[in-house]
Amino acid sequence: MTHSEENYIKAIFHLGMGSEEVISTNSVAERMETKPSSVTDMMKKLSAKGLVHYKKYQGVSLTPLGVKTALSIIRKHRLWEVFLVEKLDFTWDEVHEIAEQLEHIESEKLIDKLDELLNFPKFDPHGDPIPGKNGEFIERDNQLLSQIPIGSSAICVGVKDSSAVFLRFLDKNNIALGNKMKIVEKEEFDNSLRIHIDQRELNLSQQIASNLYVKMIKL
Amino acid sequence: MTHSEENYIKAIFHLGMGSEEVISTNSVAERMETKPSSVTDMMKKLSAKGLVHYKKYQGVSLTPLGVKTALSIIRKHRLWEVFLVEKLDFTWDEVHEIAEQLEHIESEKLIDKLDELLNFPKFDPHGDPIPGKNGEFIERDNQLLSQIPIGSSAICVGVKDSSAVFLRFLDKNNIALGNKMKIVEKEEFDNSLRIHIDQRELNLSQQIASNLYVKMIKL
DNA sequence: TATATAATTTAGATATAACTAAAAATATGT
DNA sequence: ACATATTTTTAGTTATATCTAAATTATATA
Repeated sequence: MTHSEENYIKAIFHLGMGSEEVISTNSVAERMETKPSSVTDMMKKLSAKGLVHYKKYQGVSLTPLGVKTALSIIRKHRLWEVFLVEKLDFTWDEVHEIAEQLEHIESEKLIDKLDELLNFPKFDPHGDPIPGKNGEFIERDNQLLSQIPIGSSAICVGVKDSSAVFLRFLDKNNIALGNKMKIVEKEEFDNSLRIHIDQRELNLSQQIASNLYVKMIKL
Repeated sequence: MTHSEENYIKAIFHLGMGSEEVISTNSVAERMETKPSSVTDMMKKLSAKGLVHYKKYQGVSLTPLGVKTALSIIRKHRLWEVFLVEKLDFTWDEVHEIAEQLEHIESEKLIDKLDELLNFPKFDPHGDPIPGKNGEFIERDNQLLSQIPIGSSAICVGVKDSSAVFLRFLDKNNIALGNKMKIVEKEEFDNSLRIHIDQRELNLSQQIASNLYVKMIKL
């Protein structure tokens, strides 16, 4: 498989949220930052290889083989991210671009050994689950901070937006995965939240709150 | 730079033994396992980029920029090899192919951090010197076992042929880098050597002996 | 030195992965 | 239901990196 083919498979997987959902040509083009005509060409090729179901004008979906392929690429991407952070002291906002390159390295043994070196991590530095060797993976509690009732406590488990800008915003405000927080108040006017975190009070806009995954806890 | 361009630069560097020596189109083609016509095309491109000096029918040589580029790729290749052996328990005959892929990953920071993780190694698992960040590197004593006088002792410091077959032969015979050996006798008939290594006596053909780099030692 | 041989380059072709512009199919609104 | 808008595909083009076959240049030999 070429790098380009792998990137398309990954895009379709993410757009379909991991299922075998049907995806439009345009949405793939948008995500890949290419033109729809390029997507059409690639879909024909991937279809010939048995990785996607493709019917002219009807959109694409991954075949079971396509899903398996996507999971293998995502496994590699996320393990490399853990490696970069845990072993090479990269910060979570620096790892994506490098992992985009490393995920295409071909060697099953390399990935299994890396997994072992890292102690078989279940989540990457952004809290995203790492698929196992056979495609199995733990679903994260996908509750957003913005959906949690006022007064409750929660622990930060992931980010929905993993862009460097957002991650650096979180760093600046000392919000990291594993942090506990309590929702003190919700502002009616703009849906912003007042939260209590590490003995501080913090105001988070609705936009921030709807990009942070949390897990509710009882005190 | 594309992977292909990088591979050509590396080939020219190795054929010229690291200097700015002039290399023929055919020898590059042979090493790259491509046709001479493909080499000609690539030489034009590399020349346009200032990486090689190229005159039609006259052969190619690396420019100083080309040498710098080659050293950077070789640095990456060899550091990744050390990583695979030291951190992931690969054997020295397994690392080349994977390092061929990893050497094309683009990130200066990644390589510097890797260097640090590995404790700034000076040699790769085959005994080849690792160029530093600025291209400087320690020349290895390039004496072959076959060139050492009878009766002298030497320590094994590298391999000239680093093919998996040769490396596995060495493993089978418990010959590793760092091993001390004494040349007991040279057979006139076929130039094979009788050596003493770890309380054993071993016979090595001329072919083997001329692919092992050693450093003479006084006892 | 002329000629044969070997090395190298050119010209033209193929495959991948993109693109643009135009055509075709599908979806939408009144 | 029809016209319009949107989406998607097709056809034809470009750039990279390869190839084969033919032409050209260099070299080696008689």
